[in-house]
Amino acid sequence: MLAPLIRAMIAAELPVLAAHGLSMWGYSVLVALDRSAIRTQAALAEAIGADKTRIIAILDELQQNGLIERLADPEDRRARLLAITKEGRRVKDAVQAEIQRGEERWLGTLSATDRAVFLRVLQELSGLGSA
Amino acid sequence: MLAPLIRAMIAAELPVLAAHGLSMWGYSVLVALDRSAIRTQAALAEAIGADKTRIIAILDELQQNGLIERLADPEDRRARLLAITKEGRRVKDAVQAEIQRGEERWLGTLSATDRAVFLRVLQELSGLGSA
DNA sequence: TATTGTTATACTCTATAACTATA
DNA sequence: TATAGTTATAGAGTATAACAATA
Repeated sequence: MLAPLIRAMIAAELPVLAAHGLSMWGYSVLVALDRSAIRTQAALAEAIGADKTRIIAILDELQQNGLIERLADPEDRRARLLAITKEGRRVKDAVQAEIQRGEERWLGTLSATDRAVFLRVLQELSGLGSA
Repeated sequence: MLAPLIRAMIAAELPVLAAHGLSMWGYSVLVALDRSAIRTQAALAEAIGADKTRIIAILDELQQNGLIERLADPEDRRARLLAITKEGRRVKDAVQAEIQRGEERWLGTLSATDRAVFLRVLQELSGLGSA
């Protein structure tokens, strides 16, 4: 039942991401690093549900575009300290705002109470999923 | 926000489908054909959001397993009349019931009103997506 | 020897284009 | 010539395994 809805949402979001030069995974990384810096790439990969080999190219590109920092940890030079840059946060905020405006296309059709319940339930269920 | 939830749901459903020898697309086909028979493969593909080349292998397998019928239309021998078989319906019902039991793991945590609102909103939004 | 990040490889999924048969 | 279905091919996305650097 969710499938058509999800397809429609992804179809609406991809052009927004593309306009800012971001992939879906790149955006996920920025959102994760905006919450807090992360000490290893493997931890980041797990946080966004990717695997560690998959995020490398994504991090390469984000770093090259100046959206993230990736420093060798002086205490364990195998690890890479990952953090979002000011520019990265700017791009993330812009994209996030635009996506949320797009979501109004859907949520705007709901009554205030329906909307509140729906978003709350969604959040509860997401918590269960990862637990 | 939906991503982790969706991943968890798919992860829960795949083993059920596999246990019955079905792929996700195969299941989609059975659900679509259970609603009504369809006169061309292209129409079926569109109905489930696939493309016509992608469903061919799926139909081959479903037919081989006796879950669907695929007859050349006597009035236009280019077209294939598609229908679910009794066995196909049995498998589909079994899988559907099992998946719904699995969904209780999530929905069961909600209050009755939350649950009703959530499912209704989901259905409304899905309608918007395809419209 | 174990771990972090990386590269190389193979595998799956999907889309595009060419082909066959009917019309 | 146009359409339904099929096959062949190529591309993207993903996972697995081997590798280099560091501990």
